[in-house]
Amino acid sequence: MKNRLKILRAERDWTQADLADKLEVSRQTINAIEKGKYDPSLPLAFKVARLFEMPIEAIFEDETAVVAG
Amino acid sequence: MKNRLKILRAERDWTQADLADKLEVSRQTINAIEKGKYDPSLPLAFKVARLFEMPIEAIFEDETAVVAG
DNA sequence: TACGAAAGTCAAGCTTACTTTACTTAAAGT
DNA sequence: ACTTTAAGTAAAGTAAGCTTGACTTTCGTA
Repeated sequence: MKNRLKILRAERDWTQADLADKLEVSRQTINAIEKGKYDPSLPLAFKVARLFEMPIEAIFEDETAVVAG
Repeated sequence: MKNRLKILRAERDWTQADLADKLEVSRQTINAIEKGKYDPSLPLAFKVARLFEMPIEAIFEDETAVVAG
């Protein structure tokens, strides 16, 4: 799962620690998500979306294969 | 986190097992999510959204408090 | 009233998300 | 050179998401 956190952060001139504070998670969590080590939980993704005032899909991009109907 | 899975399922006349198959998760996982026992992971939420062809926010509703800027 | 299908639930186990603590690296200023 | 600030990384622990297997409950229908 790719994400635009680093870019959105840069646009606002926020550090990873700034973002972590606003989202109430650890700085390492932000770093890990930015570096693609793991995906955020759905609640955290919602929090991110609300903070940046855009839909989840505008921040996180899914890459998994499409399910056969 | 509330969700509309049960309703979306009913509209399509799918059982929990049907939905589980399409999403490639266990039937118990669908049941747990519908009953609010836990939230899906972000990748699973994306898969659900893609299956129902609607944004994540149209299926899952966040309830957590807004972060102080 | 017995049957079958769907839903609900529980326990044990594994993986992933997230924490704290701590150390290292990189960039920038003084 | 030294310091400071931000980013990167790692280990160990806890919590949350998900699995399998098995059992119970609910409900429509034969």
